[in-house]
Amino acid sequence: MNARDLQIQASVTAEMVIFTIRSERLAVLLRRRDKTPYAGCWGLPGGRVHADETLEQAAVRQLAEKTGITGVYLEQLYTFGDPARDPRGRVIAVSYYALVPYNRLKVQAQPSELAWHRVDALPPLAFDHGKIVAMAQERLCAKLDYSTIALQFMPEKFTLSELQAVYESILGEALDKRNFRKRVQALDCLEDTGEQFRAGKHRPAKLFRLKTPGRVEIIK
Amino acid sequence: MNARDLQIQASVTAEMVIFTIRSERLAVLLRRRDKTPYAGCWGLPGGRVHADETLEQAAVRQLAEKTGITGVYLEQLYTFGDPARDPRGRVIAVSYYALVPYNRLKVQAQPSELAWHRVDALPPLAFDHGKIVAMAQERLCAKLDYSTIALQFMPEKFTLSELQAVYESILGEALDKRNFRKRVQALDCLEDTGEQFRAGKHRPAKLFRLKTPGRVEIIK
DNA sequence: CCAAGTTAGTGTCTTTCCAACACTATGTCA
DNA sequence: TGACATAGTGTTGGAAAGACACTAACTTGG
Repeated sequence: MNARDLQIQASVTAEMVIFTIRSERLAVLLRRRDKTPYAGCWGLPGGRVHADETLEQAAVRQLAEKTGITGVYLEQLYTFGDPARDPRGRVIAVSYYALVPYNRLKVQAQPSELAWHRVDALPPLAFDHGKIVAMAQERLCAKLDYSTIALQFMPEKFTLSELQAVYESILGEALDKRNFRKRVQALDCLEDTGEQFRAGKHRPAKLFRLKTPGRVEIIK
Repeated sequence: MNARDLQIQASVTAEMVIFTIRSERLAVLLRRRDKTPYAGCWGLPGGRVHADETLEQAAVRQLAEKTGITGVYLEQLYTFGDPARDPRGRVIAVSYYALVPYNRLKVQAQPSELAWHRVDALPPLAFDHGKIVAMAQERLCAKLDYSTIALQFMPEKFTLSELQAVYESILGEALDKRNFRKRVQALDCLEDTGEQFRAGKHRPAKLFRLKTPGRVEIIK
């Protein structure tokens, strides 16, 4: 056996961990598999990388094809390449995670093989996808502390209470309202739209928007 | 053209960014290429992933084969897969970075195609290796702030002044001696060996060692 | 043997950042 | 118009971080 025999020609896939906030919970989009292996099991949306595209382009394409969503935050997470992770052969999974604003959930209207699942109550997942989701959640939590990544979950206009609810959903703990607002103001990322949001029988809230919508800043 | 034609069977390589501290400077190990493309050019050590090994095993093997170094800190960095990054075909580069204590530089005795280069004075590198090194350096700098990763550069026994010099090398700025020592003590990662280190005509310094040598803690 | 030179090692004070905490404002609805 | 619900706002105390200068211990040379 010469060295050549040991080298691999592998399939390369982009696997997408697509997060959003639904009903005040962090949720991830899963697809029910119709083919073996793991037929009937839930797994991450994803698919093979094409010959003429970059890894990031493949990720963007997967996101668009599977969900119709474009223009959202996307970041490479990690690459999984255990020889035994797919029984069909050597498959290198380059994982990405995406953050989808919670008013853009057109996905619900899609075929029923796609569904949102709360990350704190996931079914068993195909392949090593459980590990991938866990790592994505860890990364997301860590980034809350030192970046403005959470703003990528927000729709175009939103209230500060809504934003606080998003932070609380991801962190899984309640935050002090005044301290939260102080910190957010200090970021200098939001601007008052001048509009108000009326919900229920109480004082309406100011609506804010991002000064630079796509931008994620590193803070502290 | 059907979908099959668009799918790739790619080569997968592990590319190693191997850092150390030499002469108070952050340095990276490069290999001079003898084959086309980029013959004669400096590039990262690395090579193809074998069929029966995980990505991490491939990285560990590359490190051992190229440098003889084992048992050092190693972490996956990022995966580069631009279709044009290698003129010979589609090559997916899974990059890792490693931290080598600065007394373990047996590498110098190795064939001359391997050499340490200061990261602040790199030659032009083959492929996209310049981008890979830049990203590794960025990651390393970031981790200095919120982990004990810098301790992985230290030999078994070392003085606090040596440790401070390592931090200063990586950050590229001088630190206050008293504040530095205060912070290090607070980490509670070091223990006094009871031994002293005599260098030059001045007061000898205490030698410390890591309480848990391999461990990298997340702090703050 | 002692004076000069060199690095090791140590504490305080000030400033800044973070956490705890409660009330008023503005709307709806009965 | 009073009850109710969420929006919005400042102050204070404690902890952590940053600025800052001197003494300790050893070597070497006169």
